[in-house]
Amino acid sequence: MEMKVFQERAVRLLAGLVPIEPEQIRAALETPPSLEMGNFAFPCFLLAKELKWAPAKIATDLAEKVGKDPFFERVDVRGPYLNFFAHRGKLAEHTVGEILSQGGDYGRSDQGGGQTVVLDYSAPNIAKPFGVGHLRSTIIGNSLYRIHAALGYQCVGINYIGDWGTQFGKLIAAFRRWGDEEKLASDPIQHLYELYVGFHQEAETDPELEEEGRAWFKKLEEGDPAARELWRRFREISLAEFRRVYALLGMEFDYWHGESFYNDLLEAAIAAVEQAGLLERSQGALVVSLEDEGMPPCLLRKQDGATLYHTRDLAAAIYRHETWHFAKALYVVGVDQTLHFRQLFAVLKKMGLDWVEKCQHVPFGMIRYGGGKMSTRQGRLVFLADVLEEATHRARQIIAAKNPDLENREETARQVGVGALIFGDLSNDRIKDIDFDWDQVMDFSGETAPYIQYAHARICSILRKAPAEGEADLALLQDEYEYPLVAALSRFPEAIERAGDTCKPSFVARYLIEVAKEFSRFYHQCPVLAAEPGARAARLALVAAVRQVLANGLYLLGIEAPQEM
RNA sequence: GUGCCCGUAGCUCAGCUGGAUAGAGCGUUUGACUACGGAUCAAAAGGCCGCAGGUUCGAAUCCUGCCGGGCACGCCA
Repeated sequence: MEMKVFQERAVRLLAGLVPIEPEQIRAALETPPSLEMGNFAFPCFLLAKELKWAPAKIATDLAEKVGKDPFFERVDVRGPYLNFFAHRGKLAEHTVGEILSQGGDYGRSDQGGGQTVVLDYSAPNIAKPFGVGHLRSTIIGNSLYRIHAALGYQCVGINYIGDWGTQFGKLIAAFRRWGDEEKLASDPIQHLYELYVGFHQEAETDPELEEEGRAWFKKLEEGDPAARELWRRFREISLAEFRRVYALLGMEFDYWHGESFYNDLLEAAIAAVEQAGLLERSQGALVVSLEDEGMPPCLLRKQDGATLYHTRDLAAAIYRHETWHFAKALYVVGVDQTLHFRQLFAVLKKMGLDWVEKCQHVPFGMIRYGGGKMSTRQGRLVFLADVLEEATHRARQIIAAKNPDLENREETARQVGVGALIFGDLSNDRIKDIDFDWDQVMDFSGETAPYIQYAHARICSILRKAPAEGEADLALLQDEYEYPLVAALSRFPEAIERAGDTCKPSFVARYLIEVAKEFSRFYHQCPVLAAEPGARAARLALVAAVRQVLANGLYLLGIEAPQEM
């Protein structure tokens, strides 16, 4: 919170001079478009009405009254703004000193106070291949997990695997018709994929097939041994593949509670809805009417008695609350399911469960491909495993060309390739749709993870050549390349806080680009190892601090920071 | 049809919850050190912020209406 120290100082200085509360002053402080206009500014428009003075005049007046303060080099007036310039030497000492002493903890806070956040993310569907669509939920959720943990929350990460539902009835029906044991053994994922696509193709001309699928799911729910056995096998096969993909991504979960995990809780959940007097029979199905909320009803039991997605989500929400008493429950799920969650939360609210206020859908845009939505059924999708392999391959090629003697080449290629992929997703607002584009995924220059990783690796290279120095005078870090870098480093905690408050990792991603960019400018202009002794020691400390922030930040995104690449 | 989301440089996107001259990257053009990694750096060109109203001292940002695109809308998840 380095910059905050200076902001608090400014709030205190202003508090006695203006007719508004310190809280309002704090909220009014803003960051100018350029560092040349100060580290932060107080706009005087707010006071114009009350004081009946022109904003610019108020600013001039305040500047005089504030006078000199050891925390600030100066306080300038620029039009209606009062611009605060932190004392450069002090800021450098505080910021760099704190980063180096806190290390991996720099940026952390105790905002969460140990409260629990439950995150539901990834949730690949076992009946389908792991496509790049699920990648979004996985990497956004993973990053939000780490960001909340850094903010002092106790996090619970749940992979709500799609391992139950009518789709399994369909898969079973398809396997019984066209299944091939040999193929299932040799290339299981491909075979399941073919069965899934084949089923939906056939179903278009053969309506009985849908009926057959539903019937098999009903049997599955009733515990039919044959159905259960096939389901178990399909599930095992898919989970093995998922585990392989997660290992490549470097991601883990606290719980693998798939939809089937909540099977035993479904009846109790439906009973609770009934007890609340909400359950109605409609066209043979059991529903909760949400007409008063302007939404279609929430279906909890089909005509044939089988349960639905909503039923399982309802049971899961109740279970999670009873188990963890969360302060927040985040559902990192695509924007196409917005209505689903609005309905789910509305039902929970009608049941009088006021903790529903702590539940939040964290939506993200769709990935489209070839001019349309990615669709498993139509066979228009990109396999995640292929994308991971291609990105790694690209990194491998670049390494071969630029750094052929590198040890750990394969591991580094994976870190860089996967990092590029993750960053490409996290660097933009999650709500935006993404057009999947191979060229874009394979671009490792400009605002990308490799750009940040490269800055990190260069610093590591410098530090390897310079054994630990003694005390450095950090206050020396004031020139036109050093200082903007220091100022950028001081804003790391704010970036994390904003990312957490909005559930948008993109704020951390954007921030890291800024730091890496400032570093690259500095690196190009300022010698470190060849600098004269005083500057050398200070710059070594500075780049070590930059390295730390880049590493901490990349970690929050789920991206690794190799020492060489 | 109804509801929600998106629309900013040729392309992909930022824009700090209403503030200062609208910023990056890619692509294009031109340049860069016998220092520490050229996956880099510097510079140029490129804009009725979809359109029209409104609120405000002040709007890319908030409100309304259009236009364009996306998503969703009872027995899938």
